[in-house]
Amino acid sequence: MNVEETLKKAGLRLTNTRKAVLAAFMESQKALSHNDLEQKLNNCDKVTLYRTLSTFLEKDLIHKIINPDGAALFALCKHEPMHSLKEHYQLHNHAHLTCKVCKETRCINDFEVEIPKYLLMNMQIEEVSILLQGTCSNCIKTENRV
Amino acid sequence: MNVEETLKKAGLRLTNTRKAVLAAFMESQKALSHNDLEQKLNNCDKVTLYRTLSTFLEKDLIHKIINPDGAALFALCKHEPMHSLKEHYQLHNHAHLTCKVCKETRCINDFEVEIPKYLLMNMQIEEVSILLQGTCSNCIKTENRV
DNA sequence: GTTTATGCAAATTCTTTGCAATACT
DNA sequence: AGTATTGCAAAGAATTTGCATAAAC
Repeated sequence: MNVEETLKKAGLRLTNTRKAVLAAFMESQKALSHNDLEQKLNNCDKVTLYRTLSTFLEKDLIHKIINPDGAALFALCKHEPMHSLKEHYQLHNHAHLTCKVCKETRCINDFEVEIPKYLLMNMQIEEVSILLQGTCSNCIKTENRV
Repeated sequence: MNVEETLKKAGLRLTNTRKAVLAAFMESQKALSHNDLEQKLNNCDKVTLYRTLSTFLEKDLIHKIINPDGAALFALCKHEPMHSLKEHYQLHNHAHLTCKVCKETRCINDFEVEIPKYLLMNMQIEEVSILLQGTCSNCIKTENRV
């Protein structure tokens, strides 16, 4: 699905900023910060960008990832069905990896977390967010080459 | 170990603010924000509090938890030994639960995350942070009672 | 033509820095 | 006495709000 179709489907007007921001996400393999976007789309107003991001969050076009340092990153939603904990005792959610070498954060799909049974008996868990830190496959290859 | 012993062991001078902040953490079951602390210790300077927290982080007395909304929380370190991924293919780390009802965040010790083997072959994972959101045991009990 | 989004200025909030006065050992 | 910490003021960064202009439908 392309940029314009996606915006229409979300019930949003097709403005230049929205088209540019959505395109940036579609082209990017990594999660983008407000700052990353500001640089990609030069001449874009900071405030408009804040508002665009919050609109996209509302419409569920993107999701927000909070880095271990507290910075906000954004990436496209893949709309994988979210399995209910009660049914599976296992949460099928996606995690993110922040690479300490290249500093990029990417979504890792299909990461399953098993919740210990005794926890489930005590509390009701609705969401799990997992943030991995380490070295991504690209950087491991590059380091070996040097 | 009490407040004064802990501070001395960390090589820190015993000042009023440090004693009060450390005591607040020792008395609290939940993770505290900068704001929570400011209210607990009234008449405490904001800046001193920032510096105290960052000193405690350096000395590994407390750890920092980033909430799903990006806010920073702090809690005492329990100093559990951290198992290496390479040895176990399983990361023994502690997670945090933020309760949507009472808004409190607590440490959950002994939460094990199993990392899928194919991920371990591609990337080197050094740290895992897990944030659960849901309803804590206290609030489940309270809701049933009403 | 009506509604919605943008862009600028300004306000707010969060955090850091500099430095003289104070407290700790 | 000598060094580290505090408290204030002020700077800097990140985010939000208000409102008139401009763009989308």
